[in-house]
Amino acid sequence: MAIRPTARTDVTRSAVLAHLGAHGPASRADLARNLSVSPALMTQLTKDLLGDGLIRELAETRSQGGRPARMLGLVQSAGRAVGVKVAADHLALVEVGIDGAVSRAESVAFDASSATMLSDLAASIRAFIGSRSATPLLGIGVGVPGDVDRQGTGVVHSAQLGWQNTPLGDVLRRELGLPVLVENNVTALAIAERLHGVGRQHENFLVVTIGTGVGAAIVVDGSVVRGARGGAGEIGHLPVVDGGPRCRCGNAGCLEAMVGEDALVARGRERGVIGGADGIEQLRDAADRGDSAATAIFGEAGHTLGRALAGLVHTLDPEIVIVLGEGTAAWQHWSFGFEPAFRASLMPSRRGVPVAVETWQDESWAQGAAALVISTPFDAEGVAGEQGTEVRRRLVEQAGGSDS
Amino acid sequence: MAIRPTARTDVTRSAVLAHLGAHGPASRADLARNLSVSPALMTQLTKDLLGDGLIRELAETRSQGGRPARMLGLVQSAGRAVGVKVAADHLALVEVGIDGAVSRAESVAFDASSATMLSDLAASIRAFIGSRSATPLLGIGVGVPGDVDRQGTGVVHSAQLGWQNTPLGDVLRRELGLPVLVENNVTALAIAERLHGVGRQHENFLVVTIGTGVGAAIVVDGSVVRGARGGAGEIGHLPVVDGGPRCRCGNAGCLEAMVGEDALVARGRERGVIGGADGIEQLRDAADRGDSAATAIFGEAGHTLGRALAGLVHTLDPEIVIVLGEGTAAWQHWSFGFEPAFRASLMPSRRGVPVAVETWQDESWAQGAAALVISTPFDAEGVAGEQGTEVRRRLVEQAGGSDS
DNA sequence: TACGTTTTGTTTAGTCCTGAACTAAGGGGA
DNA sequence: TCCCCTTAGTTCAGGACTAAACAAAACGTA
Repeated sequence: MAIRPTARTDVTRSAVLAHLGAHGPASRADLARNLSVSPALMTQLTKDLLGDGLIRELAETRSQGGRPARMLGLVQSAGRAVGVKVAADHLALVEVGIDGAVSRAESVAFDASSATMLSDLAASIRAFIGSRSATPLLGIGVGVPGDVDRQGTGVVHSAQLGWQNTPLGDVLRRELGLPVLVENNVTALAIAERLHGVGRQHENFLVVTIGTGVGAAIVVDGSVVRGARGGAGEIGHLPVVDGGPRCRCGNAGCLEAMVGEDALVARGRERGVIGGADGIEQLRDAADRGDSAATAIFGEAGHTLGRALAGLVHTLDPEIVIVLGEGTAAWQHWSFGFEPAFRASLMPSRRGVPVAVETWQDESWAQGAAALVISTPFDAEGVAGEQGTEVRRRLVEQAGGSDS
Repeated sequence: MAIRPTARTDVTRSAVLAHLGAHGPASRADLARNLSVSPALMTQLTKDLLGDGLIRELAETRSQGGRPARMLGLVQSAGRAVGVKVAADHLALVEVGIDGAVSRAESVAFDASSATMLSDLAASIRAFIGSRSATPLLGIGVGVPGDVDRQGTGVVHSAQLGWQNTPLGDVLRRELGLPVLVENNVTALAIAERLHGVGRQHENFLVVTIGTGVGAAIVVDGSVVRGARGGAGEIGHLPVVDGGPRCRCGNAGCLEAMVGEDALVARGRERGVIGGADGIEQLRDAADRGDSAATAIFGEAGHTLGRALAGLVHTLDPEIVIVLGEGTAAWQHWSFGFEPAFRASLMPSRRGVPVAVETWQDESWAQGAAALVISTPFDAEGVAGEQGTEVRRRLVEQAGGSDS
């Protein structure tokens, strides 16, 4: 019988799983080095995990001058997670494997302002989960635009959804009977980047999203900054133009009011580039066709964003800035204004900071939310709290059952 | 004989000392709770520390319904530290006790651009240290305006001092034969605030300094954010006015170029408020007398600063903002413009963020630098690295010697 | 083919720390 | 007064983890 895992070992065991999930197969020696643990302990842990059927031995690698390493890999059927992106008018749902790869995706209508929205949401998730599969469902990650007090309890404040003090986490947990982790959507993306993306190679970076709103997540020393009340990264409301246009937050000249999708569309209509019924797609098409008024609108937005991000780079000194979001579809036009403004606004010693713009799919948001679940082992009893422990328990228990 | 401390226990023991130094006397139970350690371990640790003569038992407190607590306090003669503020034209030096209280202070001339500046600096520090006292000197903390790669090695880049890749830490260490911790001056202040000031009650806060330059330090989850290359908090070069006045960093419209001391003085001269030979004191005097042109200059600066800090609050969601620095002498005039701009630029949910403006003395900078030494036990083998271990070793060894 | 080198993985003795049970020392209510 | 309750502090068995020595399995060289 496997050793009864306590809270501490459980975390370390999960770290092994997370590492294998995030970085692919690795040898015991590699794992020990990367997780800053002694080889001796790794022998112990992997013995347990092999016994529990959570990992398996793969082929040996060719020797690099010494004994060849026996690689270890995740047993893919060990677990899966569901990620949900909540928007004002729809939900995006994905199911991911333990390695973060999407196995199923769906988009359904949703009315965030409905009186029954909480039960609607639960029903949509329940429908998506469907019948029990052989692979156990570890939990549900939910990404929302707004502040979340703590991942565990999941109380949400969101101007965009019109939610105040909504106990999203508790309700879903009760309705679904599964661990539920709620987080700000950009923060979730940052966790996903840290786990599966560019962020793997960096301890300090910024994730910036452009689209309807503008958001950021800050990663310092490998973990995401949440702030006092989970509200860090709200760069959409940075004041950038004194006396500028009014923002939906009530203030004037916010970054979002300058470079958000609505602002660009409004400017496009104002200047006659697109018609009154057209949206951001038409504006982008116009720019793609080479319409100079359209490219100017994106260029101006790039300029404003560039100056604002330069400020963030000064404030936080990141290794890299990652730009994501729906707005990146038109990045070629943004960059025209962004690059010169961004570089010129930086102190000479920071001009070299790379900006990575990643391709974007609609389900990326939901994939980020799913990463909340997959990543819980990382934060040792940290933000995810009780729900994180529960996710770990589910992962370990399903295996333990097949073994006793 | 006391148990031979290994690297791990040493850190925990030091954490006890640091807590007692920072928060005053406490019971074993309190210490265990605050340091997230079991009562059992605390019994063990305090036994050692009592044996080493580093702490002592104080009076009992009155019972709060149960057994009364035996309070423990630091033995004040256990150690002292020296803090140095390096400015372009002078040095400020202080000696502090293990509780952070200043016991001696001095200010000496210094030329940061001199060819012999490193040996001058070492000589000034050596003179200040003076003859050996009964209380062992744990180390030297040095605060500089600029980026510091790591506290331990102490390589400095500072535009203000005209230093590039200056190996300050290594040189001083060799010359003085003492542990030397070098850090950005605002970061050092933040550490001091966290240890002795308002920051004791907060895990997430901002420290902002106004004076010749404008700087900030960011505290997240109790520790100071340094960024990828130790350059976090450089808010002096936030771009705030597109196409604004040129800044000494080479860019245009930086915050520092708008609200730094030089900018205010220049504006005062421009508008005829003060004469060509007058400085910031005369401008402040004029404002104190009620000169409306002078108060307007400070008010405008307050307005600009308020908007910029609102942006920081959005980005980082701190519990409180602490304003420090020479510039606070005229805060009553700043606040006139600051308060409305700051509050109005915040999202409604953040309007309540308190701003604490603290009284300022010239030696505060140096006191902050000294806190680097006193605080080393806090960062478990973290930023201070080898030098931190050395400080701990000195603290423990002097006591161990009186015991064997 | 024998032998040192290098890297992987395991075993063993021992340290750090915790949880749980316990003692110590007070307060307050019947 | 006696008994229970609460809080402080200690003791002790046991688990997590490490360092160090060791075994295993390749490669390179003569």
